[in-house]
Amino acid sequence: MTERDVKCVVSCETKCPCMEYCPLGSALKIIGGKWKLSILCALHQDGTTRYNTLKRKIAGITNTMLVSSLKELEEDGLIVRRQYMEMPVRVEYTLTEACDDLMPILMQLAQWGVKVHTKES
Amino acid sequence: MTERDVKCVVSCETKCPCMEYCPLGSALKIIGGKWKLSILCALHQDGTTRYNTLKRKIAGITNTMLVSSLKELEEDGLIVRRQYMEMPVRVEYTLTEACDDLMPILMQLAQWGVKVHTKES
DNA sequence: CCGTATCCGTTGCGATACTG
DNA sequence: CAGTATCGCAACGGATACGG
Repeated sequence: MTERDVKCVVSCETKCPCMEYCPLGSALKIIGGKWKLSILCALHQDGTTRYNTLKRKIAGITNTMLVSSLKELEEDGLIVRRQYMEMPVRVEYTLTEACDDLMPILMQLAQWGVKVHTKES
Repeated sequence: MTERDVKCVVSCETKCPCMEYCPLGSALKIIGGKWKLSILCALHQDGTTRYNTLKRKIAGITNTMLVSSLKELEEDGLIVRRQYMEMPVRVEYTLTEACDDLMPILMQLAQWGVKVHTKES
């Protein structure tokens, strides 16, 4: 058995996710980074939200980071961007269905986080 | 309502996790980083494992990263380190009970990762 | 066998200023 | 209003060599 034949019970049935394509790893990358959770969180709470509203709500975020995070989330299919041709321009962001499945999992993970946190302290 | 009064339905009921202590965020930090999943994955598959075995199994990892990752995982209560005073020294690592709760959640997340990945391509 | 120590490149993120 | 552009730093991770 070579190193690449390692099986991983966590996320794959055939190969270790850590060595080839890993759905778990890529899932974590998608929601990783400093601001992704904050954005998903805000959109999940308020529903469709405008750019500037989002920016005011997420304390401390810069334009650079907000834009790049939104862009990545859109590319990964977690949010949709809708632009209305008004004057001035209005842009709104909304969670997609992919997030309907994601949120319950994140809640479980959050509960696990609480549990681990209280045990170690 | 100030920025800090934001409520987050994802992980807290009182305050937004992204602005104060966030169990979800810290959970992601614990399993984040380049090698954490690989280590958890290997230990979950094989059970108690020695340092060098782990190193051979996780292709590409350096001593520096393996040691620091193991140390962090131990500090966070996800693994235990046991050292046997033999000659030469034997050190073994094992998952803790905290991982029993974590693994099923990671599997769900992995399945979500598969779903998202297939949809966007 | 099981790590440390040191150095160094890359990436992530922040700050600030500016634009269609 | 909703972004871009540019610069700079600090953290993360890799490479190599050495130590108990």
